[in-house]
Amino acid sequence: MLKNETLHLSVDCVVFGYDDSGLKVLLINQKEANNEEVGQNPMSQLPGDLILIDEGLEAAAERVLFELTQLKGVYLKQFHAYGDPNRVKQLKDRAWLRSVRTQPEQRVITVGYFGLVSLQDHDPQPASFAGGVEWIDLQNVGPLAFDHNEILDGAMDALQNQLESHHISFELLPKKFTLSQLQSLYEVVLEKKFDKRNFRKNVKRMSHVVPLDEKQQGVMHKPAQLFSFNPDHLDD
Amino acid sequence: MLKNETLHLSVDCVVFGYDDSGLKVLLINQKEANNEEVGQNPMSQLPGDLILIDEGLEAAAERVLFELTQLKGVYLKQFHAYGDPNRVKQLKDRAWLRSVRTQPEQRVITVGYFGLVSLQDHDPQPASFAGGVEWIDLQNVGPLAFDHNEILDGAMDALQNQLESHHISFELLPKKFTLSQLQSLYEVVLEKKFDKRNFRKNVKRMSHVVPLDEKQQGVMHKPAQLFSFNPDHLDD
DNA sequence: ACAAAAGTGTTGGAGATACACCCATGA
DNA sequence: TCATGGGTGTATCTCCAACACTTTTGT
Repeated sequence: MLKNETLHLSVDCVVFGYDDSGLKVLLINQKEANNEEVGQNPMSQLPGDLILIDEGLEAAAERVLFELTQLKGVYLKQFHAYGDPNRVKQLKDRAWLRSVRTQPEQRVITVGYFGLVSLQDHDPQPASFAGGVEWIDLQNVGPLAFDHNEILDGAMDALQNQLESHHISFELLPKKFTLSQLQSLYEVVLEKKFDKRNFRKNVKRMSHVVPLDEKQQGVMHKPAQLFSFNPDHLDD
Repeated sequence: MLKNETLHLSVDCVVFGYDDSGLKVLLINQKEANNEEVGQNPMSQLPGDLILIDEGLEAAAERVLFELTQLKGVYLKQFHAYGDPNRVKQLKDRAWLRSVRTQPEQRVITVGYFGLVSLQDHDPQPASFAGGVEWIDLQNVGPLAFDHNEILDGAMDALQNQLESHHISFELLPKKFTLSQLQSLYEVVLEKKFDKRNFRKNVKRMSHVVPLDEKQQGVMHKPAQLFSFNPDHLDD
């Protein structure tokens, strides 16, 4: 087995998208191998790539995400670095690496970022120019390339840990949202149910969730009050 | 300014040590530059070094910590990666880098680990063979090399966030400890005071803190009941 | 006897939990 | 008028905060 004297660094983005149908993650298909030897069934992976020599980590995450998915202005946060020496040396990943990397045997350490977007405010089918880019329901995520399942799990943990404390739920919701949408988001992310009345009591205490002079329209039931996030008063 | 086409990866360890006199951090002095050009006043830095080409990140942290400080078996946990392209390019750090690195202009990304040790169970003056290795009171930490002050702050945040939820306080205490020691630790790390009776009520609910059939000896006051950490029952 | 830290209960208030019915809209 | 999700209040309980005195040891 060939061994090289340098190592490479990449970033991988675990972008969570949310809408009323649930929590999804943005995956790309390894189609780019127009080579003789593609893996038997084309695998999916997280959007990620090597960082440039003069580029900050967060800047790299933003650039890579944009290049691969056309997404821009996404909330991104670093959560963990993955450096197992064999993380890109599994058999299943060889073919694709050879087709896309100049030094496919190189060790790669990756820094994981998780991202949050509202699927109602962003294009739910991000420009699929670079090969299939898809929002996959979290439950339907199959085996991914490299250690990307592990990275996805790490991102999910980070999201769960920070959802309540870091005022990030609003990154996953449209600018105007109902309290039921907010509650569903909490239930989906934290994987537990909340009582409607108690949940609303808590929200009322958050001064950064402000009611608008506006209601839902075109729904087959009592229209809900709309709210939005006001980043100005974050007293609590 | 010279630019090179590869980048390097290092690990830096923020090892917190605790005893009854407070919380300390392990720093090493940049003496190794037996060169003509040492920085005016020799700077301190966190123990850290480049990782080897075939080495996992955690393994690297363990190795580097041992090589630089002789500490072994320390609880270590990754908390953040630092990758600003200029983080090792400040003027203050040039001389030392030139004296110790073959490619001093190389960009270095570092992965931060925090470590926890009890100063009563470990040698409080770790073998200072590699140049000054010192436990410095957290309040007395001055300007460090590179971005190590920022890394230290990040480690402190991580420690504060995980102290209560991750059962790690015991890494900072001797195997047998009193409830007053445990309380002081919480107060020092979280930077707030606790009520003695309420604190003890909470500890009684933690089934993994078990009383021993043993008391303090040789103290000038009522000897305290000793406790230890039982990792077996972690029901809560 | 004194100094020094260990040890121990109760009360009041705040926040969490549990729970069921009426309302506004579109079809 | 019916189906659908929106919206609301109260009682209980658990958890947290505040608070002061007695005990054991060494000197």
